[in-house]
Amino acid sequence: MRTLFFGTPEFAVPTLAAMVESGFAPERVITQPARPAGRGHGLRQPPVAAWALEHGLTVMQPEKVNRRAFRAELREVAPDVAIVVAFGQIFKRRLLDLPRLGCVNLHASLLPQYRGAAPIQAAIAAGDSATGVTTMMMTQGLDSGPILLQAELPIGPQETTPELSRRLAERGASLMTATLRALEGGELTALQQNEDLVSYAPQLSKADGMIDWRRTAGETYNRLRAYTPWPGQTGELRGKRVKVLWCRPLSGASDEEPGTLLGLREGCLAVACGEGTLLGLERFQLPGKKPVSAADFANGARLTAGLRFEVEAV
RNA sequence: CGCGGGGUGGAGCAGUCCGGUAGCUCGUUGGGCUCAUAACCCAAAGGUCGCAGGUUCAAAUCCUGCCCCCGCAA
Repeated sequence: MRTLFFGTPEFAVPTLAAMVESGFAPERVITQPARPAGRGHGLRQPPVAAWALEHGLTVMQPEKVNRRAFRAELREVAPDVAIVVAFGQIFKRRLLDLPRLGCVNLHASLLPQYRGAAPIQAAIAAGDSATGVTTMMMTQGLDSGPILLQAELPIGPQETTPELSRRLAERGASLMTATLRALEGGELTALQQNEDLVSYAPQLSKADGMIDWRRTAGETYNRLRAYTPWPGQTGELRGKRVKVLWCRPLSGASDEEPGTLLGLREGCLAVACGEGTLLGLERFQLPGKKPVSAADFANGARLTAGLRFEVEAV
């Protein structure tokens, strides 16, 4: 089978690697152009480009994938199927129809749940105990195509997005090779998504990183796990930003206003949250500073009785 | 030459604008208290204020150069 591979970030690399190992090495690897990244400013190749180049694959990095000239180049390859994993651009109809069998996408959720850009974060933030990966035929809608194969994966109670993402990427890679084999053998049935069960996981924004202490400790804890490392969870104390790098719900209850600091307990700075719950902040980072423990933060911050975080950081 | 923040006893910070004997919380050491628990009281040790140069009677603080750390920029 002649394949194309579209992908960009770390999440897409295992699938590309699995394709190469299992005899579906793509004729072309298409990935986003190198962008400025890192401290100084230099251009940095996306992970897929770096991996593909190291392994001698032919890489294309078009600015826009829907352009006629680019399609013409692809058509010369006469692909049977295009595999798309976290590529970062929307495919228009003409591109979708270009490969003989169409385009297959790997999505990091159990569709039709969590269509969209941030399915992994959405599952953790919602406190789900399981999620999964799905392969599907791409259509014009956002992650709305018929489902080919799915695999479920449990979410650990303390698992964060980078950890879960790694596991889903690995599981997704094997699911994709299985999908390709089945597709090759013509033994695959595409199943329409149940529209009644659809939910969306929109692109995250900075606003998602702001702590609202009226939420329960569990909710903020789930959001922190989900939004690590970006946008994280940041509170506001005396007009200054305080990023919480790690926390955990504490047992016990409190009548205090949400956001009130209740002192050090079990190595954490306890804070009153919604519905009387308690959250223990374990690790902090102030702007321009290194990460510090709760005890170190408390020492430097000159905490006083009754001090509280702004209920809603801005 | 992408933007910005920071380097002050062992830890986390204040002081820097407006130069004038280095301060806070914690830790450490010694002593006291005995249950005030974010435990308390008394005392002590511990710092070339990132490095180099400059201005000045006097520099953590002002000027110049350099090193290291951190965050943001599709």
